[in-house]
Amino acid sequence: MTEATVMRSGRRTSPTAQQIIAVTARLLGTRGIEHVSLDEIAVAAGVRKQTVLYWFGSRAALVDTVIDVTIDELVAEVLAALAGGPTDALAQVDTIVVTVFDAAVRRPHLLGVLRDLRHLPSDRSDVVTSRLRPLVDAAVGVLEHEMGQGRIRRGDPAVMVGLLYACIGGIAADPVARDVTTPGGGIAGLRRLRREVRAFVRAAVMNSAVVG
Amino acid sequence: MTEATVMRSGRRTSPTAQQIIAVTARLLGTRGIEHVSLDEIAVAAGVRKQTVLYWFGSRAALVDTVIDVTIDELVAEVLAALAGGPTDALAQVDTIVVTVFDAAVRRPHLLGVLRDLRHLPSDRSDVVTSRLRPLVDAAVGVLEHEMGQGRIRRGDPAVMVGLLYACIGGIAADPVARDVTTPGGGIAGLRRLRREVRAFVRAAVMNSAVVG
DNA sequence: CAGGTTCTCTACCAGTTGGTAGAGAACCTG
DNA sequence: CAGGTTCTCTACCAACTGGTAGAGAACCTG
Repeated sequence: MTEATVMRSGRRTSPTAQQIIAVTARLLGTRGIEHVSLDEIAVAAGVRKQTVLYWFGSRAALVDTVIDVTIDELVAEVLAALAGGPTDALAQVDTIVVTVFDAAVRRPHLLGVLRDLRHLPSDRSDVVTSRLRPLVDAAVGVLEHEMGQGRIRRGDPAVMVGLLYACIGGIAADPVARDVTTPGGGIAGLRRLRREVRAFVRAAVMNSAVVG
Repeated sequence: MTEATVMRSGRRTSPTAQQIIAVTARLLGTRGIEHVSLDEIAVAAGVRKQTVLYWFGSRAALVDTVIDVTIDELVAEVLAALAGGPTDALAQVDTIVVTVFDAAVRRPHLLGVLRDLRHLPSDRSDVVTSRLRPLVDAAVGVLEHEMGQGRIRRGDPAVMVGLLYACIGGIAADPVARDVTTPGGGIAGLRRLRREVRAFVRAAVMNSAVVG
């Protein structure tokens, strides 16, 4: 054995395999899971098609790996931000918004992969759900606790988490929603957009009363 | 000329062509725009592949037509609901939520086509935006007016419209979001989900003050 | 040096795709 | 009947897909 090591998941890996995964994640996330061929992946990774197949056996296996890795990356990022930030509920919701929003803007493939799962040939929704579980559980926990304290509007916390994901991911990664909202674009537009999303989400989950 | 007529758009059409469009819309919206072949479309429409090409010339042209028709259908439905409902702002927002949500659940292909545009080979985002324009303008108008009256939270109305679309479409049409929120499913689950979405959106756009 | 690991090379395969070609057959209308 | 419209039929095509086969070459390690 020279460079190859064994990942926690039990998969064999190597710098080359890691490079292939990274390149594939970017390609699949931006262009669509089913719109990138093995040859394209190989060229983009600076490697032959046979090398890709050598490491992953088949295109489907590579895609599965990329999905797993991508979701884990996103989950880890958000959990880290939550752990490092304030413990106040509204602030934590805000942390989630900002983290996911920035991830969607700076590394679009992260949410791109997630949003592409609806057309996955093999049904991997259960796997995806289970990998997202720690993040969902953490978010639900925060919401439930703060509902008890009266700071967060009462409701189904799981649905709220889903709506938060739909809001942030949709507005940041959906071309229809983005064209409607920010025809100009640019950094200034993104900052304004992020501010609007934070206000929207804050209002949506906050416990409040009508004015006027 | 026997059955063929000319549509407002200038396209020639016929019962067969209409049937092909309807069948294709359902297939593309549920299975993914790029995951359905001409042969499948032909079989599903009870027609030969050559007949499809006879009417639309190419697969791309058929897809373009289907996208246009689908968006127009959704826009018309929401505008009709708005026109027939109450004029109160919160009630109108609620009307939009219910109409889009029900459309997403009962005829998933409507939002499915819209959500699939991110991987369209040809860039038709400008066409899509222009077709959505009347609906967006109407919604923005309502929000702006009610912001002036103080009933709706102040903010960028266009972004609000985008967020509303992202929320409703995301939660109703995204498998990840739906799995997270309604593991069980079923009609009862859907009713509860719809109620939560209405409350979420209402809180998000309502002008309000913190309690407690 | 031996042997395993990693990767490239050339060549090939069967299946599927969108699209073409051209003839023929119903059918309606003028 | 003539002629256009609508649709089917058989047959074919080039391009691309994921995947296989097998040999060879670097490279490191024991």
